[in-house]
Amino acid sequence: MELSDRKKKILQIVVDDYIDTAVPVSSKQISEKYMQNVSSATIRSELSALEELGYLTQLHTSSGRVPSAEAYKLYVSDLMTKEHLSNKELDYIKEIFLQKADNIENVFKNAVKVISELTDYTSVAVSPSAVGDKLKQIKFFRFKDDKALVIIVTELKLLKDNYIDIPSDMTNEQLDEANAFISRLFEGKSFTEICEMEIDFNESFSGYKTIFINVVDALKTYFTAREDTVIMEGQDKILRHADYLDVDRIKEFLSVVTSKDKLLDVLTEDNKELKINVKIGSDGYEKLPKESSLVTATYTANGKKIGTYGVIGPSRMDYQKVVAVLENVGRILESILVDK
Amino acid sequence: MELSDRKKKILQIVVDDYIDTAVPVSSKQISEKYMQNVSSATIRSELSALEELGYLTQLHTSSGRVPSAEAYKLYVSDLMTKEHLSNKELDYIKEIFLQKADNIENVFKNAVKVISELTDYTSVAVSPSAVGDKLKQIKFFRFKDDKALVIIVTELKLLKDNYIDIPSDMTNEQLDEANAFISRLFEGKSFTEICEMEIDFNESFSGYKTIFINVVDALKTYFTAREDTVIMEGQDKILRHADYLDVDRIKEFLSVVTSKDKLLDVLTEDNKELKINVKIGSDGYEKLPKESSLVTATYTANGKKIGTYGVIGPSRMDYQKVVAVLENVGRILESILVDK
DNA sequence: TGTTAGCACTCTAACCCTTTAAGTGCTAAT
DNA sequence: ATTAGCACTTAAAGGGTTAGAGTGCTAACA
Repeated sequence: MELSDRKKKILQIVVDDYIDTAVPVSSKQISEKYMQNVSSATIRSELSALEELGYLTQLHTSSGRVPSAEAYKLYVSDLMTKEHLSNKELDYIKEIFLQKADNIENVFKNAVKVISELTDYTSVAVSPSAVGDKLKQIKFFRFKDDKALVIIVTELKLLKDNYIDIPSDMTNEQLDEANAFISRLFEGKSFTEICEMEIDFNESFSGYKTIFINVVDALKTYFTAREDTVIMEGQDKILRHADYLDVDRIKEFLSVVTSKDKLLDVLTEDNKELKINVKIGSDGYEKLPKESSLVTATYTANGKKIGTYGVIGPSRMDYQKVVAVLENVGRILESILVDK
Repeated sequence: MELSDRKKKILQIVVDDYIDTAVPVSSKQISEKYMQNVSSATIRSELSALEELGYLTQLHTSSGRVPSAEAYKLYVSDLMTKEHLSNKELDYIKEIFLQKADNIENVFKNAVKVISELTDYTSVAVSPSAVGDKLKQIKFFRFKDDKALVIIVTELKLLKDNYIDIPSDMTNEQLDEANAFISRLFEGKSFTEICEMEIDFNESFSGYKTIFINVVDALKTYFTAREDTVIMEGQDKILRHADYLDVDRIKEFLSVVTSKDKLLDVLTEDNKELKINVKIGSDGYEKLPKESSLVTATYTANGKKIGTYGVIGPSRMDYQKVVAVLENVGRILESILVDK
């Protein structure tokens, strides 16, 4: 059911005011501060209707109205006015992103830092499992008699190095040959494809079998590492916000935020391909802390999901600022990651 | 001034009981639970004396006694009985340390994990600035036409890799020559020595000047990186303890724990070469959160400080368990780091 | 001289009661 | 459809009382 314009306006006012003041919004407030041409009684009946529709709640019978999870979602997708960042903020973003970022992980580290600083909320990012990512280049460097460094570069410009054991009687030429052999086999393939490959080690290549297994092992640890894929900054920022006044709420929040698994769980959930996605922890949705929101954006390239990044904080969050920051960071990410 | 045996015993009882129950300890408690042969009145006068000496405080006139920072320090160094870990705990330690640990940083990561799990407190470790550490091996690998990978190995087995730009018209032979040249110059030297070196680029080596500068740059970022040298686990563990019931205390705690700089500040302070060091945040010592303790051990090799590791938590901490865990981990670290 | 029983004193925490102020829902008039 | 008016609800703040725990002090005792 579509809301009347006036209902929309009133809902927007309630959300705006509540985000700003953290105080439940009363009919009197609205009529005096924002809608002088209408009496508080009228507002009252509208509020009552909005409550009926599930957009507003009351803490107790004689308190003002507070937005529901539904209201916040509608607010972000429909109601709120878009904010523009100041030049100072834009400059700050550029400055941070100028810092060295060899690989995608560092790029996301910068993103997370910027987002957390500018929004004052905890910021998280996740590079999705690289399983579908394709191998672009693989190179061995002999390091000791029996150790070689394997450098892996993938299509998504992810990069990882790993040490493998090699037979110490192998000559450098043989190592190069093995490198060439494995490159031919693996390059352009995804990890799952590589795992499924049936290699026929004919006589001339049989010496590479050990090395081959070691390389596949290295790839395995790399591709399946869920670890280290969550990047975060500003866990303590949560405490700056009046919404987390009691210890249990902080406890709940930190237990989610400090657990990589729980975070990955929420962050990698289907994102409906929306540009900006809002999830709200409430009685219906238990994965997030209660009364907490996760606002994320997803970065895709060639139709592939590359990463998700965003902020987690109180539901009563400055969505205008958050969305503005995420959009700007998204634009910068685009320019960086496409160039490379 | 030396305490009488009975005072020591009473002080130990107070600390033990308070750590266990979190309730201020009364004279009646002591005489009934621990010293049936003495009346509460006698205990009362002893407590009074211990308070006079600065070991005990009262929250208000009609409350029992609570240990002071001084009392905790004395408790750890003198009073407490040593605890032994269970076989299960010892096995757990061994299990974790079997995990792959290429470099000292990963070893410390394992240490921190074990400590946090077994003690249930936040655990931190810091690898001290590598400035005095000496270069053992340096090796270049050409990666692209104009990029080389530089692998640095130091005496303390620290290891780092870094990409540097090289002239694209350089042949592989020239790169190897440059590698040999720079190795001869740098190996066995500390970073400060390297920085002070005046290199005479005579004709035959003049082509290596750019590469030389790039390598020194790489070393610089490596050696001076204060970043990433703090390792931590279990920030949220603090919330499991009854001592952090109000939001301001949590705020204070997290603001220290989430700030690398603040942590480094306390962790790298002079440690008096004690095996186990206890620092307590109280009115006199502001670097730590109030009523919080930092218990650390230092690992040294060849007389050099290699790393500090320990736990941070409430002053009312289970020191027996913490010290036992730290000592055991210390022993394991020894065996691992010496072997390598 | 050290120890103990007895007792007055202090302080907190819990409980209850009252008052105040804010905000709502409903009704009847416009 | 809107509004003024009013009864009703509720949280929050303040005040007063009581119960209980623990101390410090004193005087008696071994």
